[in-house]
Amino acid sequence: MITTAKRSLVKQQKILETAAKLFLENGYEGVSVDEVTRAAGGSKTNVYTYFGGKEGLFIAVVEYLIADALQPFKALKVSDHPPEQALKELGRTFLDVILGEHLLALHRLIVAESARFPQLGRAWFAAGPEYVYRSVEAYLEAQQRVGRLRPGNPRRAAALFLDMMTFDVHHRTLLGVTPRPGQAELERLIEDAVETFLHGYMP
Amino acid sequence: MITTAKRSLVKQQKILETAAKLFLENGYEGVSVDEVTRAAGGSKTNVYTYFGGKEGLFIAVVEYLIADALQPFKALKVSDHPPEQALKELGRTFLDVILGEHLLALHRLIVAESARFPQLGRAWFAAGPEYVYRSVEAYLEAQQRVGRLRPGNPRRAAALFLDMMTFDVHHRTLLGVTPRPGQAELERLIEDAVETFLHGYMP
DNA sequence: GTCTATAGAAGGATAGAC
DNA sequence: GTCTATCCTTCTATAGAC
Repeated sequence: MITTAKRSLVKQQKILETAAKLFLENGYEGVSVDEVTRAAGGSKTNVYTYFGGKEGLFIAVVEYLIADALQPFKALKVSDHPPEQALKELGRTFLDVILGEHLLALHRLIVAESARFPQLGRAWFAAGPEYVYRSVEAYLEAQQRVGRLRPGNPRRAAALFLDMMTFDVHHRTLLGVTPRPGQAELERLIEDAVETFLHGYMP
Repeated sequence: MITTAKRSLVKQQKILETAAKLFLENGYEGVSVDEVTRAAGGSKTNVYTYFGGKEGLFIAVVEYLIADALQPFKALKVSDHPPEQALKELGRTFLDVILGEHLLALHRLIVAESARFPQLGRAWFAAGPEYVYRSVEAYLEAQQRVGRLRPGNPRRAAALFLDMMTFDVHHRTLLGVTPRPGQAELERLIEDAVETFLHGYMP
């Protein structure tokens, strides 16, 4: 037997996932509530009772996408290996995640709507970049304590390292200037970043 | 005497500037042709005869904004000073430009619409980041030739330097996560980036 | 009998195109 | 300035679960 409560939850989830796909493809203004209900089944009334309207639906969708899309970061463990190896491992995982089509589309959506919905920009930053910065910071600090890296502000060092590895390639791919680079090119980029960083931070 | 051709040019310019302001504030879908003509004066027909429609107007507006907004970069001369001084000077100018409210809004607009209008992403990248990378690359290469920096791919080095100085603060400010940092904080950031970079690239 | 989901139409406003 | 299309939202009415 299917209870009402259960059906309602399933329906909410269905709406959320359908709307997510549409918003990622067409942006906030590019999607109508009619489209969402047509694709998800059910009635428009659902959107209004569950989410309060289109804006509420959009916020729920993006928060859901953020939580979901950033799972790989949470799973990302910076190993105890020595700096060169650990940073390269980290670089591979990190670039692979943020250059994924799904995350690029989400990033585009959030940047586009961050003026209209400031809370989304903050939620994204806290769950994504900030979280990763902190993981790397913790690793660098530990390495500093053991004397394998020279002392200095570890938060800043983490940001410098990740940023120099990331910005150019992310920016290009996000804007469709060049296609996503192959593994070989990414590897060269990672090596250059690690080398430059370690030259600056070795004791 | 005011010729017809002249009046038409003036009107086109007026529409362009009015639409620019509105698009920057509200995004592509957030602006109606009615609004533009109401603010610019004249009739909606102008938009269709001069620009072919809303999409044509938008493309013309963004291309105009790109050409205009990037004047500071063209004027940006990397001096012949030794690396530490030259890079710091460059850092100050560069951060000051890209953290300006006008450029942040343009960047938001382009990222938002780069999926719908791919040519805008490419035009922006070529006129902006690519141009700056190349200026810094030329400077670094010259310094390498004189032996003040160690040899290596100067394009990659330029990107690493600019990116590590830029990404975090630009990202935060773009999304409204934190307000634009004051001069003192920027100065610390620049110093850290220059120091880290030079540790890696000094001979 | 009461509550909730569904289906779809109606209202009121605004869009882009010509 | 007109025209047609579409948008978000609300409302009515029916069916099913508790």
